[in-house]
Amino acid sequence: MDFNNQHPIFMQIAAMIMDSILEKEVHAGERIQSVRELAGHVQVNPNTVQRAFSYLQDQGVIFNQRGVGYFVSDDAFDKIKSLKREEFIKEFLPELFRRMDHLNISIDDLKQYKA
Amino acid sequence: MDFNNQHPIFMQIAAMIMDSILEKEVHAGERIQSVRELAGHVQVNPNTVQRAFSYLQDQGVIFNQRGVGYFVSDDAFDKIKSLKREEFIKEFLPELFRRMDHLNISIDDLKQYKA
Amino acid sequence: MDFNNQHPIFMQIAAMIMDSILEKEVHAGERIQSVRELAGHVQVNPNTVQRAFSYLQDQGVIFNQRGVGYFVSDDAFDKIKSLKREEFIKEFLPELFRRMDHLNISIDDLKQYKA
Amino acid sequence: MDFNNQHPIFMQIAAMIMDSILEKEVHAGERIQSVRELAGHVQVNPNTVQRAFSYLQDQGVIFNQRGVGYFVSDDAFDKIKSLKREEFIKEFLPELFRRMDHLNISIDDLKQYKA
DNA sequence: GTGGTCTAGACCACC
DNA sequence: GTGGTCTAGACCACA
Repeated sequence: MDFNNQHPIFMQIAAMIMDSILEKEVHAGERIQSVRELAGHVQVNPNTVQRAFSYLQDQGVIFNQRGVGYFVSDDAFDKIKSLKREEFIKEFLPELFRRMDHLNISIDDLKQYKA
Repeated sequence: MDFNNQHPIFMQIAAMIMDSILEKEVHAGERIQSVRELAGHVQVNPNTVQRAFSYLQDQGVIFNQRGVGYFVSDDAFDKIKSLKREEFIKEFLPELFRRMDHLNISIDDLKQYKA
Repeated sequence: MDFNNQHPIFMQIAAMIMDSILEKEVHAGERIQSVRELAGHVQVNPNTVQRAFSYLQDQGVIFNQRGVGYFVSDDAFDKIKSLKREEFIKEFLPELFRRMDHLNISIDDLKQYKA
Repeated sequence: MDFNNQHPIFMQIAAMIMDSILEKEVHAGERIQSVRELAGHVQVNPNTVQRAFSYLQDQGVIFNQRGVGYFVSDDAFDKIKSLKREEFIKEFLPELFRRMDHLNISIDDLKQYKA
């Protein structure tokens, strides 16, 4: 976790979980780590992990079975993709184009910075 | 000012001043509005403007003449440009490329979103 | 705290913290008192302590872990030493030599004043 | 004048005048520049020069003849010397030794910094 | 008039 | 609980 980051830690954790689903490390229907396990793993307050899970549940990426744990939704993969796509286009791109205008950078200019 | 914004108001004010310098509305060596004047204009507390000015002074964009006011630095223009460029390249671009990789979007694909 | 001092209170607090690091009362990586705790101890407004912490964070002496508190940087000790050394050599010494010249005092003459 | 200096401008002006007396550019009994002349000279608000003159008058370095101007006191030279000496020993030296202790610098070490 | 500092008290996101 | 920001209002040195 990056504690000196503009992104809240709980969102960093949510992103981490979504990435592990995209990378097929966990599959639809599988149980994910418990709040406490994950909290111990990433050295974070359990409340923070809980908040990440709640967020993912709200987004329909995971679901909760009381007393058992959290599981990956069947359509988690597509949900995540469309979530990321929407956020990228609606929130990230406008900011990108705004900044590029200010700095007189064209889209083709970006290629030189691409690692 | 956008009071319901993730960016703090004092940073919005700082950005506003930097923009007015980039737009050549105020030039190097010129005095800018006093803390109290600007606070009245943008309807915020003088302390908030003060904080924006202190930030800009730390960045070398403006300087203070005691009892007189704040003035635009001689190299303010370049300072601002390099400040913005650095932030863009070091903080914004890595995030951009990370997201594009996840979404399988190429740099050329961006052109279709450009207004 | 000395409230009738030419140095602002928030700088006195910053100096106090740096001294406690130099004196090894707190070590690298350790958490320091919270804003509110310290404010209570030294009988000042929390905002004033906050300002001291922000200054020290800008200088890289301490860092923040969100929702948890402030911690001493790994290289705080060296940072403080070099901060003080630089200030001494660049701002204090020239003034010293200027005054000594005016008063016809040599460096060796200083020894007689040393307690 | 150095407007970005910890020393107040009126004290810088007072020091300037005292220096010109020490350098024998003006002699005891001679009239010095008027407030307005000097203010124009150093590009400063006349109030600021006035304040420097008042300070010097308080210290007995100059005296005022109403409607005519300010004149250098007969014992200005000695007054200035002892003023500077006293300030140096009572205010400057303790600070010097305090800082040198913190930085583990000895009096002999100073010689290497002497231009 | 100017900026610089401080207090008191509030609200917020986050852990 | 933590720090971060903001307001309101005050006092100060300085120009």
